[in-house]
Amino acid sequence: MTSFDELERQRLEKIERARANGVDPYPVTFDRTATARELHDTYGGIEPDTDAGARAAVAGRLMLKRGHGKLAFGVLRDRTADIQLMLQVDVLGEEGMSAFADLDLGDWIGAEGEITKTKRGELSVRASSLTLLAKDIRPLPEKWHGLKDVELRFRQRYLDLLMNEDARRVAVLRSRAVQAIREFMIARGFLEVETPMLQVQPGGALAKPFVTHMHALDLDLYLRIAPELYLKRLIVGGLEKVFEINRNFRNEGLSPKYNPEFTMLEAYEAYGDYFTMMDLMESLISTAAREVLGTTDHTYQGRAMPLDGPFRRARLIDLASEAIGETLDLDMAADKARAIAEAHDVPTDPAWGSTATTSGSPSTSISSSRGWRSVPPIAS
RNA sequence: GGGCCGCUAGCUCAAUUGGCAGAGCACCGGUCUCUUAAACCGGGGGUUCGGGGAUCGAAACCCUGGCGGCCCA
Repeated sequence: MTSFDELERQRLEKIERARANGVDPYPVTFDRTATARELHDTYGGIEPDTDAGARAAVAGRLMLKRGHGKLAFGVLRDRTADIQLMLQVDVLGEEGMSAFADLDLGDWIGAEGEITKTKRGELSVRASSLTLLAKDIRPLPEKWHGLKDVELRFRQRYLDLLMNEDARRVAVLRSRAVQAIREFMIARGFLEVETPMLQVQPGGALAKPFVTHMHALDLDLYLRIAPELYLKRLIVGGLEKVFEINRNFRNEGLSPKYNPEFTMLEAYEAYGDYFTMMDLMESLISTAAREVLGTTDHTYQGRAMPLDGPFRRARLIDLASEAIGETLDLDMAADKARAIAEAHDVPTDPAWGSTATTSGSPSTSISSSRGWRSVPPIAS
């Protein structure tokens, strides 16, 4: 229960002591020969209380320490997994043991030694040498309860990542999902492009934009709320099939569930219609799921949500009709629609329905409207 | 924007009716050659979110400001 200042002072003193002893507490390089995952994959099967007959140099953050005097254990965490370190005075020497005892949880260290499995069956590296790679100054969150405070987890994402397994899992899955989507689009002949984020007029969506200023032109510019208008110009320019995976900025507030800067995929394809896009999306989702998860079986909030197609295709108005058990119609009287909305606690705007706006919307359902996809030739 | 809840040691959390601010982890000192959140003995460490008020006495009650969480919109 030492105060933060005290904890920090102790660790800064350790750094000074290391330097006084000729040890660089922040060396630049370390020759790692294996990751924790590689060791588990290669040597996980050896018998307890035996050596693998091979050596390894591992590097990572020290997450746990368990000292027993002339024997000690540590848990090293790298990007791939955790691996136990075994420290024996017979192997590491008195000086090495006290150097290990002097380490703090959170320090980055390297360890080199024989790969072995303990009597209790834990694959370990029996360290012949230890190297301090980066001294940690700030104490880690509690080792068992971890970091729970949502604000701290989101504002100091590095703490979330290093303490919480699930945070690491999500970070990796997100990266792989974006990669899978990108590869899918490219494989289907789409050209990946990047279009302006600084725009004179933010368009392509309805949202409050962020404003910034360009000194060279003494001009206020907006961070884009969508790439749509520029992507369409590329279609005009003849690129035919383009997509962009990138940030958009919407100045609508902030919460752990709403990021004002978010990544979006947007794609355009000449000579296609929204059925083309439905087909594309159906294929993209199932392909990316198989690529990232290895399956299209998926459960979301306790409900099975299979990610393989074909997905049901429906108009929004038909889904709304189903939900309330009453047939809605785009041509229905505004008063009637308003009454239905209010009966279901759906807020309405007095301006809605004030002018006759219904233009010939397709009354056929989506599943039966493939017919008007064919365009008659102007000459044959 | 609305409702509810919260803010106490680096982290996770206690504190009966308003009555000496505590525990575990972490850290420091010590014992320990097979641990798995190791265990055991000892130790230091606090602007109880800020400001104001009522009270002999406030982490707690009242007012006010700030920050956050959950739900709703």
